[in-house]
Amino acid sequence: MKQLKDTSTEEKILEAAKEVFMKYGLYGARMQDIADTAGINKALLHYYFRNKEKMFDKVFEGALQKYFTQMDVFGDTTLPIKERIFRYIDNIVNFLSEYPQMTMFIIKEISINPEMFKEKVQPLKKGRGVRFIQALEEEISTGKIKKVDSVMFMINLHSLCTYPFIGAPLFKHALKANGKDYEKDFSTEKLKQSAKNFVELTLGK
Amino acid sequence: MKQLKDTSTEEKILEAAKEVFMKYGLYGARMQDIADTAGINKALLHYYFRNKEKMFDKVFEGALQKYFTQMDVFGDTTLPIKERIFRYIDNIVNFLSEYPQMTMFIIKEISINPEMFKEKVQPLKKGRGVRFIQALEEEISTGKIKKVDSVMFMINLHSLCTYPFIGAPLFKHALKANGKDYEKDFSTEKLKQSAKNFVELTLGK
DNA sequence: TTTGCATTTAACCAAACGGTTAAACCATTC
DNA sequence: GAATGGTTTAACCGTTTGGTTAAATGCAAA
Repeated sequence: MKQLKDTSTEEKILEAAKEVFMKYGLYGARMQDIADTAGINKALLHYYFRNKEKMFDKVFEGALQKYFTQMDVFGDTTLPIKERIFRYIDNIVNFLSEYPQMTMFIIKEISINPEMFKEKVQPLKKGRGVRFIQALEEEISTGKIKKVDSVMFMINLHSLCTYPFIGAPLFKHALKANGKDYEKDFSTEKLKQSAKNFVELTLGK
Repeated sequence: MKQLKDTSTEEKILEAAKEVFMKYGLYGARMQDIADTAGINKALLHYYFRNKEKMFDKVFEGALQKYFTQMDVFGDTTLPIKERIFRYIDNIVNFLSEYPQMTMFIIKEISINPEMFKEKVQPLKKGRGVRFIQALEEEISTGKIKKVDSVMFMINLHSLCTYPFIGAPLFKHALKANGKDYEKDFSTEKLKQSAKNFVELTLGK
């Protein structure tokens, strides 16, 4: 019962901290706001996580871990390259639709404090995009797919899969002004199909 | 000499305010930080812009105006649709590469305070994307281009043009881990070509 | 030179901020 | 039921925050 209550409070705080830090960033977030969101006394924040910076680190490291773990799954080497990319698309679109704010959170914070990247990402990152680009260039050299700019292809594919979630607030209003509805006219399945179509058309043969 | 000095100070403040607000957002920005960046006394901020909120409003409204003015240029109706889209791509990629932080700034702040959108965007926005999607659907109905999902096409094209700048901090590190170099292997011209190629392949015929 | 007025500054203020503490609480153990 | 020890709280502290003020500065007209 003891341990259960402990982790419960600690996780309530962590959940609230995620929410507030993701919305306002390290400098914009207020400890009182986190406490209110968690529905607990402010002093408990310091009881479980000494101070604001340490609490932020926990949240940010958790986000990095989750993000780079998911975004680096470029599985089964025995599959044909297109099938690998298709599964990669399914995987990251599912992930990004579940955590639409995470990408911006990470980008914002590392652009404010670039040293964090070296400290926290380099260790856990054996190389995002490495397997993707390498695999692509190998397939190009064997002539199985069209000669494409591997860097631009990787950037374009990530753009297609990522920005629809980041830019949702803009798209929602732009579409409404157009008699369209983001919730109705956009879907993750349509997006997956678009992205796969892009791959097919670009790598084609 | 009087008027010249006035506007000079006021613009120094506005420039500094843009920089700091874009980096930290409304809540994360510090008035002292803005004053230091502008190289002037903190009290001058209140002399020229009564308080933080009013100063932020000026900066944010300026950003909105610039953004939606540029992103809504979908010019010459007499040109063929593909040529119109190509020019649109040139236009927004040039703009986004010049102000790479602006998109995120706008998205972040309107997702924190959605009412601002209605207050500040609706008035100056006769309908972003309206002309784009409408023109597209007209061309589809006449059979001049392939039958595509106009909403998804618009989202995908904006993703291709926008995210490479937003995600630059991520791409830089991902590419470095890969023996590539963002500054060398990515360029706005390559991006324009990619986007136009996407249009060609998607709308084809 | 002096007057008048916009601009700039240092000093200051109350409120909000992150953080601490001592006491209260509460479930478990003896 | 008394003692133990982890958990929670209200009250508090020093600093930073946005904002104000009165005095100083500088410049142009009289």
